Formats: sequence, structure tokens, C-alpha cells
Amino acid sequence: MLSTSAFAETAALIGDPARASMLTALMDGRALTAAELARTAGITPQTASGHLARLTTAGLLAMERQGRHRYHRLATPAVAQMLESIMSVSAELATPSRKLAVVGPRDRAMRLARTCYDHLAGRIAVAMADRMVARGQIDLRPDGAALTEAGLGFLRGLGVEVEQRSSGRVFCRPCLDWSERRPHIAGAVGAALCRGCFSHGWLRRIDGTRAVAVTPAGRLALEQAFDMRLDP
Amino acid sequence: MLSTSAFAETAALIGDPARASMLTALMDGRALTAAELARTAGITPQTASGHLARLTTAGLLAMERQGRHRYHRLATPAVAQMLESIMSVSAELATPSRKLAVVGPRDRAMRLARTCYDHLAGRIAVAMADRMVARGQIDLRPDGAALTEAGLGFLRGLGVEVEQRSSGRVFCRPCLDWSERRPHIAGAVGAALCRGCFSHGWLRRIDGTRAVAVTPAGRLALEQAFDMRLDP
DNA sequence: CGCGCGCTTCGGCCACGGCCGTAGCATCGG
DNA sequence: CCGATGCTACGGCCGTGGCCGAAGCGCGCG
Repeated sequence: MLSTSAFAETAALIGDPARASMLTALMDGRALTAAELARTAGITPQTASGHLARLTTAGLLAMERQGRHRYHRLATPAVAQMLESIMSVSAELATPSRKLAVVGPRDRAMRLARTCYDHLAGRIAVAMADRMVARGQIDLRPDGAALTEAGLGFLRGLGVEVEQRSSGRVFCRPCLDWSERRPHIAGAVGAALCRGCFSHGWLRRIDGTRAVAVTPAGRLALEQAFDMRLDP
Repeated sequence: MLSTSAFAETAALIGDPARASMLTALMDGRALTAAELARTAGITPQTASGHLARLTTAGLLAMERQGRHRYHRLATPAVAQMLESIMSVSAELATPSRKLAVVGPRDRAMRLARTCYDHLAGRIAVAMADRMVARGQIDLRPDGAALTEAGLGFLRGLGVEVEQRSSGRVFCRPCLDWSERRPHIAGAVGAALCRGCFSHGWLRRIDGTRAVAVTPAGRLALEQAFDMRLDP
């Protein structure tokens, strides 16, 4: 068989708890230092260093040196998508009882809004997608998605400029939300919408997690633009 | 963090070489017995039994008892898609030198034509997809796919009945071919096309692998239907 | 220029988990 | 009803790999 071993090695690399939490921390698309990653994984820097070296030589991570810091990030969007698919399956499999047991305040924020590599996820992202579907601004099916002309205009009106389709990357695709179990918007369109929300000050990141908070101004703007209510 | 541990556990489950080769063997969608899986993984039945039990309780596999045999299969298409995404990334990462080194006769057959869970993959599947795209029978982009009316008619002409969109499963989606690095047709449409090729006797499975062989009749029929040449 | 900080390398400890041999439990055939 | 077959449960062996402490670079800053 061709490359069964490479397949197992990749999965084993992800399967270690410490490495898994570092990869999870990088899912928001930012680049973090070894020390930051060590802290989130609950291990010492020297142990983290070894893990990061293995992940980098395996090609899952990329590293850029900047002064005496070394920033680690996911190597490609394909890696992020792979991690997302594993998360999706494992979330599906987790026993419901246990899932309810660990819902804390931080989890509440995560469920409401978070980043998923470079786009938005959580209740708010699914709600946005729903409204755009209802208005015929996007065609979002589990097996594919497409932005309509109306959708392009709507985003322009929000001050969100979507890069041209010609660029190499995937333009618009659905991404299964693991907390809502319904699709939200990913791809270049999802990334542009996410960037727009941050640059307008509608959303801001919460400390060192993937969760994001809705600012007061953001709440007004988003409720008006998407014609919806955000209560919690 | 919500369920980081479940995430790592799932990946670790896939990361063991023996379990990885068993999961790979099940990627063609068939259900196999513990003994067959043990043989392909190169371990004893009692060891395989333990692995299968863990995979089943984790929800990655499903088991059906039939007399004194127990058939194991992938639990859901989502699991297959997750495995496929890991394969795709790990194939990308494998060093090119090594990849060329292990190309044998069996690999040649695998590269030409194989099953990918429930649809076709390999050079032949990519060629089929290319022809259908060129004729406007399918719209196949990396981020989504759709069958046109012309495509539906073409498949009907081949005696391939595609189940209605209303059914719960994904209708038509692209799947990145790991040997060709280009998309082929997956989803309900891909599965129907694959079933049709088998039921017409155009393709048949090769021993215990995912590879499939083109029968003489199949070669004639496929070359005519898709207006292409199959030389090897 | 030399201290300090971030990161890596090395060596040794320890435990988790895969593997098999043996033995026990179901199901089918004679 | 007894033997054969497919599978599973238990116990012990052993190797792989994660972890940390201590020590060694490399870069920036004072």
C-alpha cells in the first residue's frame, strides 16, 4: 500500500494531547511563540520545543523567525481543514452527558462566537449564514456554496471587499460548525467577512482563546445589517 | 477548552499503525471480518479484536453480527471524509523521492483506478470528471460541485440512476484525488456512477485492495461514453 | 561588549500501550 | 451432542515516546 505509514504518522502526530492542544490553539490562524504554546498545552518550553520541531519537519506547521522569537503557525489551510474535520467527527462522538458537563462560561463564549482558522464560527456565524441564505445572498448547501451577485453587493455595502475568484484559494465553501452542527461560511468569502468584522471594531478577540466578543457597536451594526437579535 | 481531549483521542486512535491500516482497508466502504482486518494489518486476531473494540466504542466503526462472523465497517461517511482529508495532507507531505521509490505494480493499479469509500478515484475518475466538465455536464470547482441537467441526462443514458436530492446525504461534491491532486466526483452522484460501473461489469474489484480493474467490455463502454482513451 | 532572554539539545526516568500466548465464550456443522 | 471455527477476555513482557532538569547556542538590549 502506498503511504499507509505516512498516514498513521500524521494521525499519531496529532494524537498526542500536548500537540493536539497546540494545534487547536493555532486553529485561529495566528502565529504563536513556543512559550505561548507551551503554556496553553501545560508543558515546559523544552518539551514544547521538541513537539514543535516534529510538527514542523512533518510539514504540519511552518515557522518564521523574527528577532529572537520564533512564530509557529499552521503550514497550510489544508492542514486547518483536516483538523477541523477531525474535530467535527470527535465532537459528534463525544457522549452528550459529558458535553453538557463541561459547559462553562468560557465554553459559552466559544459557542456564541469564535474564529475557525480565518473565518467566523459559532451561533453568530451560523445566524449570519442563515440570514444571507434567506435573502438569496448566498447558496449554502452541505456539499458546496456560492456567493450570489446580491451577496457580493451586500458585503460591499458592509465595507467588506472580497478578493477576486482568480486567486488560487478556495472562494466560498461551507464549513460544518461543531457546536451548532450546521454550516457556516468559510473560504475567501468567510475570511473577508471575518476580517471586516474585526477591522470595523464589531468583534474583538478574547485573551488567548479562539473565542471572540461582540462589542456594543458591533452588536448594533450586526443586528441592523443582518436583521437579527443577539441576546446573550 | 471544550473537548480537546476527545479531539486528541480520536487522532491517537487513528495514529496507531495497525489501526490505521485497518481503517484504510475499510475505506472502500465494505464491511470486513476481524480476521481479514488482522491479516491486512499483519497482527494476530486477538490483537485486532482489541483494536476493533476500541474503534467501535469510540464510534469510528460500526459492527454487525451475522452468524458467527462480525462485520466491521466505517460508522459514517463523515468518518471516511475525515480519513480522506488526513490522507490528502499526509500524501502532500510525503517526500517526493520516497513516493517514487514505492511505486510498484500494485501502486500502478491503485493510481489508475480505485474506490474511495463509495465512489471512484484515480486517473480514470479524474478523466471522467474532466470530460463531464468539458461537456458542461457537471460544474466541478474545488469548493463545490453541481450536476447540470445535461449531466443528469448523460448519466441516465449510461443507465445510472441518481437518487433524489431530497435524501439526507450530500448530493454532489468534489473530492481531492491524492494521486492525481485534482478533484474527482464524490457524493451521491459519485456513488451512483461507481455502482453503475460495477453493475454493468465495466469495473471489478482486485483481490483485497481498493484498486479496481477495467474489464475489456468496460474499456469499450467507457471509452465510448466518455470519448477518451485508456491505454495502460 | 557582556548580560539576559528565548529557544534548543542532551540524558535519564518512567509509564502508557501494543503485542502475543493462553484460555474462555458463542455459533455452526456433522 | 461434540468438535471446529470465529471471536473475545486476561496477564505479562517489552519497547516507544513523553516528560523534565541541566546545559548549550543566538540574538537583542542595555
